[in-house]
Amino acid sequence: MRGDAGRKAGDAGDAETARRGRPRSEAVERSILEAVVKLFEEGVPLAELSIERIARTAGVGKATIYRRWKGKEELFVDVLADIEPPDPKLPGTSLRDDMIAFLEALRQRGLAKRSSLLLHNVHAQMLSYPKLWKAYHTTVIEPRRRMMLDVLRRAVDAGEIRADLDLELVNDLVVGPMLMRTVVRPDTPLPDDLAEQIVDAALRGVRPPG
Amino acid sequence: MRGDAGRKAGDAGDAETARRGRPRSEAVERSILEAVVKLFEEGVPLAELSIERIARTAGVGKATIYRRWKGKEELFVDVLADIEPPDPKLPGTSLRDDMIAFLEALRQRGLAKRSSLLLHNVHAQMLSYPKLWKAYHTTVIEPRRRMMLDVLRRAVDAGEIRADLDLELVNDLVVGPMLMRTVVRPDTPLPDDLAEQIVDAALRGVRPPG
Amino acid sequence: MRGDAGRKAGDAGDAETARRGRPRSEAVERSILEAVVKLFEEGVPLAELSIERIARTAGVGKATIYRRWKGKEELFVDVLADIEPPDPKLPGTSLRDDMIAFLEALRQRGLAKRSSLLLHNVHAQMLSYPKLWKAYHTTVIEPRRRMMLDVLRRAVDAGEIRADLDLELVNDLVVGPMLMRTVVRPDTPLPDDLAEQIVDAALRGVRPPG
Amino acid sequence: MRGDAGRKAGDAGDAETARRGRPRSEAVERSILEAVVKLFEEGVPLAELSIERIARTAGVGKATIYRRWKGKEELFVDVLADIEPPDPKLPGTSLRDDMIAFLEALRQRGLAKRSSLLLHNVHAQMLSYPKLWKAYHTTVIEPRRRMMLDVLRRAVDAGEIRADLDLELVNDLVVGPMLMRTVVRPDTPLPDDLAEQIVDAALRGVRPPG
DNA sequence: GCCTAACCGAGACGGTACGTCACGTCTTTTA
DNA sequence: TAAAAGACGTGACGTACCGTCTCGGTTAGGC
Repeated sequence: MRGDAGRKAGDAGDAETARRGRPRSEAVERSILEAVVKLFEEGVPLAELSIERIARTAGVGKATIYRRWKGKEELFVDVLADIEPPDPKLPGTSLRDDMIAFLEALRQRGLAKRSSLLLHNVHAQMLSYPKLWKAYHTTVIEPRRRMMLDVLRRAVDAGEIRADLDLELVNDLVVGPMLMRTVVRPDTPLPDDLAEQIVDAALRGVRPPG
Repeated sequence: MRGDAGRKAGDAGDAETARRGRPRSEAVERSILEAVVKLFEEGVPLAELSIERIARTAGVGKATIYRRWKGKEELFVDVLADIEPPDPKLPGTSLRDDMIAFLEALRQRGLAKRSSLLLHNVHAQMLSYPKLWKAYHTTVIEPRRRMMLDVLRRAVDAGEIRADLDLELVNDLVVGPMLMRTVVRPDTPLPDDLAEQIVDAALRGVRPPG
Repeated sequence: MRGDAGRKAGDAGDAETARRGRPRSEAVERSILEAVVKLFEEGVPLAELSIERIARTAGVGKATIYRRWKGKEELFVDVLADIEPPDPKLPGTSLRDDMIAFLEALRQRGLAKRSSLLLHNVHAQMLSYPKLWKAYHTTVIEPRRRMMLDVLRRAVDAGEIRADLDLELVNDLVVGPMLMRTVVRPDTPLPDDLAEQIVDAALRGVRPPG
Repeated sequence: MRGDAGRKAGDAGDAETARRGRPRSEAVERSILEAVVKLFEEGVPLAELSIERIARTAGVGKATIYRRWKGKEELFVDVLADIEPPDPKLPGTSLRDDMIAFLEALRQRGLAKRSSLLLHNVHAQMLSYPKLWKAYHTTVIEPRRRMMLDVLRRAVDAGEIRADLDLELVNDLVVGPMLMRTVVRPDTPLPDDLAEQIVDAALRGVRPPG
């Protein structure tokens, strides 16, 4: 899970392989991650976050960072895990309730400075740091997409959704508008009932009921 | 429209104020912009595109670049204008046709390497280069959003859309899913009839007709 | 003569090949050399004289130093030329007078902090910096040895020196004792008439005149 | 005699104060000294001999070195004692014989790679490592100088040397030329009869006998 | 025959310097 | 006056040692 630049794979947690030498300080590790988060929340874009500055902020030598991570990218992957809010809890009472709860969680995250910045930055560096983007995909985007698809599948079984629809499409129809607001147009305010509005429009469609 | 770092406002195009000294070479200007586009299409992310390298590629002195633009950001804004495909032509035959034409244009752009890379990069650097993001908003996002809103307004008048809906929401409901595919999940292939699928789902809704 | 890391050989001083770009500042060059001499006279040994510190002292970027010299060694070779006192002037009135003048110049240098430190340091780094040692040999030791050998040759012709002696040996016999005092035992004070004492002892020999 | 960084003075060899805990391994001590000598003879200059490398070569932890010596300098002082050849044995048959034997010992050492390197290096680092220089002075230079002065004093008593000469000067007159050859001009070959040549020239002087 | 202090290897730790590169500004010659 | 060339001070890059500091694990007395 960690970058662990200098570690042999599988060493960690191996009760039998007594680790030699002075063990790495967890306090130091925490202070590095916290330094990144701190600078991050002060608005320094990932691309301008130099290892040198992180080390200075954390009160740590550069080598101590490179001992743990091969570079910025791998460090950021671990920062990601630290920052990302937990999966939303869905009530399970109905398709509509679950969808709204899901979108509401997205909206909250869009409102939270930390997560919002993170999302933007990760997105931003997707080309420079493909591993970071992949990690974000794996640990954040995919699990939630699967969560949503589960909800949709159950809804199809319950007859709440037309059986002829591609569920991926349904997912995008609901999540896409929320991303338009939080990512593409982050400058416009998000109404309190945005999740409700989106879900209802997606469920009913925009055609008049004739 | 240009960055024109060193020019006094109003100088350009003033026929009476005979400009003194050697005039700026347009060929040089073009070769700079083309160098950026070239490097860009070779996959160099904006963040790693150094002025030094641009100058080298264009066969130009660094000062010549700084004379025209204050920095990378302003240069990129001009590159934007060079690259961006023209506004899509909408048939105007029906709401559904217009929407599909609009989304299809988005999809084409997502498939085009140049535009896709540009979108990703611009989006990516929105934090580092706020002016670039703003320019992208002003020259690309907003005009098309307005174009779409016009379509929707006419559709409301024609009774093709429920009158109680926020048109911004309707716009997001249609455009959002396309962005999910082109920006958030750029790795999955885009089906040929994606625009149609999205539009139909958005029009009818995902509920069973009962 | 200079290290000139980035220059093609023969470029310098070529009146026809007009050098392009901003020329290297002589003031900067001087301030670097002076910074080295300054730190040097403060007692910092060559081995501990970091490029970083030289740059800091000279108020200059590291790259500016590396642009001119490939490393510390080549820089020090140039410092050498700056510091080294000029060749001693020999009166030419007699063998004894010339020898005394020569040794007196050595003694003066041994008393001069700057030259003494330099000699010790150059000597000191002879193994780490072979080029420096070679340069010292070429520009300082050899010319003076040749100067002394000329004196001796003329003395042989004039019958002032036994014709059966190896002149190198005679040279060492005169210069060696002075080096013992200035280099090997730098802690003992040097009497004012040291040069005279040495020359007379070398001329007459230490045996009683029987 | 040892550096013994962590020991209280007077502890060593105190038969009554039984030292508690695991005693220091002599094998480790030897392997450290041998590692230094080995690297040394491979031509690594003292200045570039890092503690880290010595530890690696000796198969020893860095702390084990620092436990015994305060730093490189004190370690090298001990290495000195290991390496230095024993005092030359003088025949005592005549002034000339003793001088020649003394110089011949110097010449042999100049030819021996190990001692020659050591001399150069110790001399070299005299400024960076004053203690090392002092130790070299105390344990090597001074005893031999005293040995030589004893020889000279006896020679004065026996009427073999002019009584009006400063014996230090006579010493330098004989030793200086040998040092010129072994230290200042180490690149020129040393003739077999160099000691003889020097002594004879010093005894007789370079003036023609007339 | 334990107890315990000191040793041992390994290696983490905060630093400093290395030599390279790009930044954005500047100063030259040439056109 | 613009253009290319490239020098300039600045500061980050990733690596290597510095000397200090923990670790787990020996290795000897002293009880």
